[in-house]
Amino acid sequence: MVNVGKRSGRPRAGEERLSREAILTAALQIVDDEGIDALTMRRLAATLKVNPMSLYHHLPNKAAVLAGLAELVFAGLELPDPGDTVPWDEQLKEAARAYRNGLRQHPNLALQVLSDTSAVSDVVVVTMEPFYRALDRAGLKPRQIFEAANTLIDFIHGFSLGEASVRSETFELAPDLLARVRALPADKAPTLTRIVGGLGAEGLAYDFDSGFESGLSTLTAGIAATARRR
Amino acid sequence: MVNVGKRSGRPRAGEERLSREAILTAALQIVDDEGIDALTMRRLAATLKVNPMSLYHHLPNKAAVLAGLAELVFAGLELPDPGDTVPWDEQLKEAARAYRNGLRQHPNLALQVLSDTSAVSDVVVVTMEPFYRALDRAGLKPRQIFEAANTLIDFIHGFSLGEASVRSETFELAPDLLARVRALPADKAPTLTRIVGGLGAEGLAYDFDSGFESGLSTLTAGIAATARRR
DNA sequence: TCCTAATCCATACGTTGTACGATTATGTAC
DNA sequence: GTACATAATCGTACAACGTATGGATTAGGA
Repeated sequence: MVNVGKRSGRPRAGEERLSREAILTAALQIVDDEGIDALTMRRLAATLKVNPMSLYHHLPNKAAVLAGLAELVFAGLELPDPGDTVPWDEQLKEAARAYRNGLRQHPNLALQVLSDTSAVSDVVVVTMEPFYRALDRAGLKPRQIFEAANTLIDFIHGFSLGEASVRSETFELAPDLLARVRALPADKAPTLTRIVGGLGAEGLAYDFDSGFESGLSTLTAGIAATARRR
Repeated sequence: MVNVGKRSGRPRAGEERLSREAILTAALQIVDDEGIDALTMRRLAATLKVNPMSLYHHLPNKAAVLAGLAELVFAGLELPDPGDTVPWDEQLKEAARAYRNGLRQHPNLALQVLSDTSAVSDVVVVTMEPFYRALDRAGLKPRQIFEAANTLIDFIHGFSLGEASVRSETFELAPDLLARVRALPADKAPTLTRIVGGLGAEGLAYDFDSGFESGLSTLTAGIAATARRR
């Protein structure tokens, strides 16, 4: 077919409209703005003003696009190391907070990031350095450092998953939980009923931030106990 | 069109080929055997020897099928309560182990289960009873019980997510991690390099079971510290 | 007996990922 | 310069997907 208006074929040098980076950046924009389901190859091509098939010269398929996005999120992580002037447990918490915050930047991608093992790259590995440094200062043995780091990261992943699955700042599940528990037959879960029921509405002013901090405190306390026991 | 051979129309009572349960059971089979991507409405209908559209009389759409599957997994959870004869921390660990094991029964569904908040039902709530009971025995205040339970469950979720993302029993990422860390420029992550490099091949004989136990110990130690401090 | 509603089926539509081939420019070898 | 392999883009096309619509059949309640 004859080429009318639009240019076709290979573009002149420096006029390439596409690149892996440009594609991934556009994809990230779409996902952040409209959710993961809005990301289709056609939609992506449209925002880049390009034919859908052109994308496949830079990325083999859609899975590669998603993996690339996960990689982008990790690359965007910045774990500021407060250095050895603060106690090790504060250093550890600071790294954990930064890691969580990085994951929160793109909530629509959380599921993808946390489950795509193919996104494990050098970036991810380097991300763990601050955790190891803090745990080393705590006086743990190498094996213990390895395990403690894994435990802490698993907690952050689980927490972030929950956080990403719920939309608002405050814990929507809590009121829901409260109502549900109160509706239960009393003998089905007596302790749960007593504890949660006794919390009251005010006690459930639970937000993600304080929940995360609580988890961090429990974990660092447990790690400190390990260090003491060595 | 004339009805040849096959029965059509409303079946006699008790002869229905379909039901919500039958559909979900078949769907679970497919997902367990061939993965979540193999589950399509057409495929599901085929295994039930039924027209695809018939499914929609029992479930409104595919999302409902997936949510139903998540529900099934939770319903299959059995958290045996060892009772108050064992120490509270062992009771807590036992509940956690059972919860993890339940999630492991259907690894292909892990992502769905852990991210589908709509699957939160009475079953899930009741599941938490053993956790609350153990934490209550530890002597925590209601609010502390609530937070400790959330932390523990977040850890299990994060752990299970990692476990489900990797296929084998042993931690495939570990050798991979080792190789990656060793290939790093020494100054990029000095502590990580020293610790992980110093672990050696034998030190990385890390399997999921011991990783999980290590996390449980750290968490119960941290919770015990909280209990002591109240 | 008639009516209603339940169950199932056939057809069809819009959307998706992407295979295939054509078109045009670039960079290299002669 | 000229020929040629390679790279980037576009146009067309296809199979598979979820599901909307509507009709056929028949059990069960009035």
